[in-house]
Amino acid sequence: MAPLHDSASRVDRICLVVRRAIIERALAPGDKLPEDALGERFGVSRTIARQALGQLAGEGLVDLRRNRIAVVATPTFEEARDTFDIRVELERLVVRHLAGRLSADQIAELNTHIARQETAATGPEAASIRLATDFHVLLARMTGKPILIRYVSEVAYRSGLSLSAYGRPHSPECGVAEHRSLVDAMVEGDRDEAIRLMVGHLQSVAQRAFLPETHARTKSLIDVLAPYMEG
Amino acid sequence: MAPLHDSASRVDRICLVVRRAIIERALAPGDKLPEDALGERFGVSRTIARQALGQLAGEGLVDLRRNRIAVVATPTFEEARDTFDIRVELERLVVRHLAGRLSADQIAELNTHIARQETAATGPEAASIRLATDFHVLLARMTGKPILIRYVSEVAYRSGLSLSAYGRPHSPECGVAEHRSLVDAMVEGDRDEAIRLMVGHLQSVAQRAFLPETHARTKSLIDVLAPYMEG
DNA sequence: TATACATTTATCGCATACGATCTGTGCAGG
DNA sequence: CCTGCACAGATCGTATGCGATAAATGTATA
Repeated sequence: MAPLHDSASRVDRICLVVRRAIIERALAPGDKLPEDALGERFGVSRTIARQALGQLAGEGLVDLRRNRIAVVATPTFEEARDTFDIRVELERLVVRHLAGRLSADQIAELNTHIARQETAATGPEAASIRLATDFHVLLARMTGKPILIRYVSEVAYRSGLSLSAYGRPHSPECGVAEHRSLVDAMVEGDRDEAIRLMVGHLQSVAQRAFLPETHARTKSLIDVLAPYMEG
Repeated sequence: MAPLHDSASRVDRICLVVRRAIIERALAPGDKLPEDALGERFGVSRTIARQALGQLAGEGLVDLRRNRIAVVATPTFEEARDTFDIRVELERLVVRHLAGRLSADQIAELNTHIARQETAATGPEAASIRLATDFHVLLARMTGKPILIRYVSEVAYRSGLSLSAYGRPHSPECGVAEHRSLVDAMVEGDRDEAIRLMVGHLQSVAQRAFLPETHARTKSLIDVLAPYMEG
């Protein structure tokens, strides 16, 4: 009787929550994720927490080192750049497949999402960031291609983590306007233009985040504290 | 003192072996992988075997269904096609990055690999298939980009699985000749030509495998046995 | 003979327990 | 006062056990 395990096992629930916490920047790179604490927090044993951490590590969101507490991954600057390179190619595939083939329902769903994004733009930062990421995942889902969905989601989350490490405070990054014009182009069936917009969109996100030398969290604690040590 | 766990934990060792068995077609799609059996085979407990299966499932090589024995994944025909589409884009990135930048050591390593492949072409099928896949993984590794390496490896193994499901018996698929001319173009620094060769190579592999309607292993046991039941 | 049902057996899901390893703190020595 | 070692606490790695679930087998009935 007791649904001891909701169909989508508890492992997935933990992964979901942690992933979301990471892209919303509630968890920052380097933050610790002890198995005991996680398990207790979710009312499960270490076994389950451990599995979740393993899965997240597979997605590159968590670093697992032997006999050490798991931590939120800290992508290197190069990894962040590479992730975006891959992301561009994958999302190009998404747009190539969707342009001119969106059903009425899908168009409606996209518009709804964008509307929510606009609303959230004035609200708390977390929701805004999450919706921006979800837009890309939503697009991927619409291809109906499981493998593409998985990879796009993964690089999207990884990108969020990279932005958390190196990006600026999130000026409505992933501008809603760019999302809207992208959808418009896809609805029009202008495939080349849609691809161009998507690539441009992603590159501008990456550039806004990476070009200015905000190698912020790469610095060691000493470097961070240096400015305060002159008093 | 006893190195109870070789640095690369036993989980990884199991994954390695199973992956290899899959691309070498010693394990076919649908083959069962019970936790007990795996664990006993490797001298570890179910816990470890279970973790390995989880990881392999994450890579798409294994299907995991609740309370059911894990099985080698059976990609659908569409998934197989999609995998190749993604693979083309990823390996295009690899070539784009490597063309004209290969070190002498790397060139030597590639030539050595190709030589081994030529030798193996006359030997058992398994070794030939494995080396063909490893060539692509080797290229990816040379980029030094961890994320690219991971994704290329994954789609390469997945492709191997797809070929196992839908491909023909493996006429030196992934022709060694194509590998060699690809390396030549990269050494020459002719980036566009190298990319063209890689894309062509992958597409020809996919075509040789998928175009002819050899939906072989999709048939049920009954269908497979039908031809023998007329005696 | 074929179908539906009950029983058995194999296998998984998860928690727990014990041993191993690391991290940090206090104490002794330089 | 600083450095190095030793001990204690925290955390992880793995095996094992018990309950739950599904597949496999056998049996009764139409």
